[in-house]
Amino acid sequence: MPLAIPHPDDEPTRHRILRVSAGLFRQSGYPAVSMRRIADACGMTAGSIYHHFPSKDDIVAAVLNLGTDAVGEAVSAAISDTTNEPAALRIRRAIHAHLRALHEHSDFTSANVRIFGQLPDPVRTRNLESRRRYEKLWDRFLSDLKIRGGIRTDMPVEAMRLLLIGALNATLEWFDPHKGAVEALANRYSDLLLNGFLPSDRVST
Amino acid sequence: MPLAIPHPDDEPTRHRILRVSAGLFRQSGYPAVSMRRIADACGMTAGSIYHHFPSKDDIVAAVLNLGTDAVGEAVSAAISDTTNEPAALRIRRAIHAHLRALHEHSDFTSANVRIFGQLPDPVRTRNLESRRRYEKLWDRFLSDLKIRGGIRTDMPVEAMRLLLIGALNATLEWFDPHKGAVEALANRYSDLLLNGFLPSDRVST
Amino acid sequence: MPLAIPHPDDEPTRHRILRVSAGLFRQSGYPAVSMRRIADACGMTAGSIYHHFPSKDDIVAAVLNLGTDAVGEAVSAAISDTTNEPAALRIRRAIHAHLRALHEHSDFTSANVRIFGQLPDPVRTRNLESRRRYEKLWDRFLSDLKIRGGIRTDMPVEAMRLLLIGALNATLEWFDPHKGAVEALANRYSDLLLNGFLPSDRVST
Amino acid sequence: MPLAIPHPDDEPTRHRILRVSAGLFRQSGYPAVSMRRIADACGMTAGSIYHHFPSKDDIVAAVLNLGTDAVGEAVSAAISDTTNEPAALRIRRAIHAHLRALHEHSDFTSANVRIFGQLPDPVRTRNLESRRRYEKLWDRFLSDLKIRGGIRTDMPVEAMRLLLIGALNATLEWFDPHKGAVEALANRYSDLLLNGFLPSDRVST
DNA sequence: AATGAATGAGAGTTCATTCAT
DNA sequence: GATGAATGAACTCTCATTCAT
Repeated sequence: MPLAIPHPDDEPTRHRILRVSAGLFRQSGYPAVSMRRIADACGMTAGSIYHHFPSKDDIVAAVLNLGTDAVGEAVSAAISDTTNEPAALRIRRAIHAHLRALHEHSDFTSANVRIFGQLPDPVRTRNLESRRRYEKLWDRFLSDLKIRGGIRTDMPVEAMRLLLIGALNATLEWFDPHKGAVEALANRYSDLLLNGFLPSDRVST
Repeated sequence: MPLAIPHPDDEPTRHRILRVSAGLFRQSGYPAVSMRRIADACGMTAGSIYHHFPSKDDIVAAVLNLGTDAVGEAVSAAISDTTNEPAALRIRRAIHAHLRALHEHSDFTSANVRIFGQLPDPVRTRNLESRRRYEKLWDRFLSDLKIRGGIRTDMPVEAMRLLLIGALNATLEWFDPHKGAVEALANRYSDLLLNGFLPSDRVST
Repeated sequence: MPLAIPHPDDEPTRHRILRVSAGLFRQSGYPAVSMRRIADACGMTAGSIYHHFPSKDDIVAAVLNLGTDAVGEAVSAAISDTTNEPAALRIRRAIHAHLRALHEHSDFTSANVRIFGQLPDPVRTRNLESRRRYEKLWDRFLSDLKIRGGIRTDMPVEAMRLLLIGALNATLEWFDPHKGAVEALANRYSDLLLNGFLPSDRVST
Repeated sequence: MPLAIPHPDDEPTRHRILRVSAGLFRQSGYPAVSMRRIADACGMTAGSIYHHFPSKDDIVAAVLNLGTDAVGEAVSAAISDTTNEPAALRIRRAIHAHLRALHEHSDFTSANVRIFGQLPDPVRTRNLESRRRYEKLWDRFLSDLKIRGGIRTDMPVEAMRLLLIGALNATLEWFDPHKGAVEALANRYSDLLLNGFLPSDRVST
C-alpha cells in the first residue's frame, strides 16, 4: 500500500508543505532550498511554516523518512506472496518496484536519494533507522533466494544489495521518466544485473 | 599517467587552492565549504583567493574537470595496450582503475562524484564536456568489446555504461578505503557485473 | 492588607495571566518572556490572551503597578499605628516590610524591580504614577520622623529614600530567600542604614 | 590609571564598536540594541561588525569587562597610598571614585550596571571573574579598615559591601550627571553610609 | 472565550565578493 | 600577490499581533 498523500484540494497544510518541499529538494538540493522558497511555493510566508514544523531540518527529516518508507513499502508489496515464483522473476519485481517508486511514485523517494549526501549529520541520523529497515528487507530477500539456490552463493548479500541499490539510485541522475519508460529501464537493468555483461555462453574466471 | 600534482614544496598557489578545495568538497560538500574555509586551509585570506580564481564557481569547475579527467586518464591508461587480452580481464582492469581513482588516487575524483548533484546548473554545464569525454571512452571501449564478441550484444553500450559507472560511483557513499581494500571491492564488483546475480549454470529468461 | 490575589481554583483568567506573567518576568526578564511562553504557562494559546489584554505591554504595565502597589500597601500597613514607637523601630518595620514584599510576598514585587530597567519608555511611564505614590509614602514617613527628631535633620529625605530603596532593591540580584532568612537580612540592613559603617563611638566629619 | 579609550579621530574600528555599543546598551538595554542598530550608529553594516567580533555576545562581554575593570581601577587608584588616612576619608575616596566612574567616566561602567540583569547566563558568566575581582577589592579594603578599628566590627564585610555597592549602583536609575554634581551626590551618600540615618547623638538598639 | 493559522517585521549570523592599501 | 575591512543579500528562526472559525 503506497503512502496516503491526500488530494491537493483538501490537503492539510502540513502535507502540502512536505509535498512541495520534496519537489524542491529533488529539483535543487537541500541547501539551495530556503524556507522562503518553500513558503513561496506553498503560497504562505516563511514564518507561517514554523506553525507546522519546528525547523527546516524537521521538514527534511519528514521528507526523507516518507521517501524511504515509500520505497520500502513498494518493494515489500511487490515481492510478498511471490515465494513460489522463480528467483529471477522475483528480483525483477523488486527492481521494477524500486525504480517505479523512484521515478513515478512521488518526489519523496527521489528527493531522498538526491539530498541524502548533502545533509548535516544530525538530519542523516534521523533517517538511518528507516534506511536500515530497507536494507534489511533486501538482505532478507536475497538471503532467502540464496538458500533456495536462486542466486549465486559465492557473494555476500550485502555486496549484492549495495551494488544493486547503488546502480538503481544512480539512474536518478540521468533518467527522465517523461522521455523514457520506467518499465523499459527496469527490464534492461534487471537483465544486466541478473545475467551480467558477458555473453550468455561464457563465464568469466 | 596520472595528473601531475606538484609537490607541496614548490606547488603553485593555484594548484594548492584546487587541491585543498577538492579535499574540502569531498569531505563536506559544495555548499558547506565557504571561501573562507578554503582560504584558512590554504593559509591565506579569502580575498587573496580571488587573485587566482575569479569566483568560487571557477574553483569548483576546475576541481570537477580535474576529477573527471583524472578518472578518464586512469581508465584510459589501464586499458591501453590490452587489446589482446580477454574481454573480462579488460573490463576488470577498467573497473579497478575507476575505483582506485575514486578511493585512492586523489580528492579530485571523489569530490567530483560527491558534489556534482549539489551544484547549480551553470557550474554543472562546465563539467559536461569532460564528462561526455569519459562516457565516450567507455562507450568506445564497450563497443569494441561487443564487436569482438567479448560482451553481450543484446544491450546498448550506453545502458551498460550507465549501470556500471552508477554502481561504481555509488560506493563513495559507504566504502571506507581504510577498512577495506579497494582491490577486494573491485574484484567483487567486477565479478557481479560481469557474471550477474544468478548462479553460473542458469540463465534468466 | 496584602493584595487580594484569588485562589487558583476560581481565579479569573485575567488574574491567572498576571500572576503567571509576573513569575516569568521575575525569572527570565521582560524580553525573554514571549506571549507564547505566558500562554503555555497559563495552559492556553497566545491568541487567547488577547481576549484579556490588548497587548503585551498592557500585561507588563499591570504587573508593574500591582507590584508597586503591593510594596506600598505592605510598608504602609507596617508603619501605620506605630506613631508612638521609636524612630529606629519604625524604620526597621518599614525595611522589613519592603524586603519581605520583595523576597517572600509575591512575584509582582520582585518582577517589578527586576524588569523595570529593561522596559521601553512608554511602559515605564505607565508605572511612574504608582512609583511616585510609593516614594511619597516614604518621604512623608521620613519627614515625619525628622520633625519628631527621630532621624538626622541635615539630609533631605529624598536622598535618604533613594539610598535606602536603592540598597534594598539591589538585594534582588544576589539574595536567595531559600538559603538565608529575610529577617536576618532585614536586621542587618536596618542596622547598617540606621547606624552607618563607622564604629558607634565615632562620628565622621 | 583609567582605561585608554583612543580619540575618535584615529580610533580603531574595534574600539569604536565597543564605545558605541556601550552607549547604546546603557541607553536602551541589551535586547533592544540589535546588531543593525550598532552598525548604523557606527556607520557600517551589520555584517561588517562580524569582522571585528564573532558575535553580539562577544561585544557585550567586552563591554562588561571593560566596565567592571574601569571601576575597579578607579577605586583601586583612589585608595592606594592612603593607608595612613582616617577610615572615613578612605571610604569617602572609594565611594567618590566608584560614583565618578559610574556617572562621568564612560558608558562602559554604566552600561555594565544597567544590562547585567538582562543578560543570558553564558554572557554573565564571562563577566563574573572581573566582578569577583572588584568585590574582593572592596572586601580586602573593608577588612583592612576593620582590623585598624576604622569601621564597625559587628558586621561581616560582605554585607557592608553588598549594601554599599547596591546603593551606589542604584543611583544610575535616577541620577542625571548633567543636572547635578557627582561630587555632591558622593558626599551625601558617603555621609549617610558612614554615619547612618539616625541623629549623631543616638545609637539604635 | 478560545483556538490555530497566518502574517510581517526583525532578530543574529553567514557568505561570495570587492577594493584600497 | 596578498591583506583586511567592508558590503549587501540571503539565511534560519522568533515574535507580537490579527482574525476567521
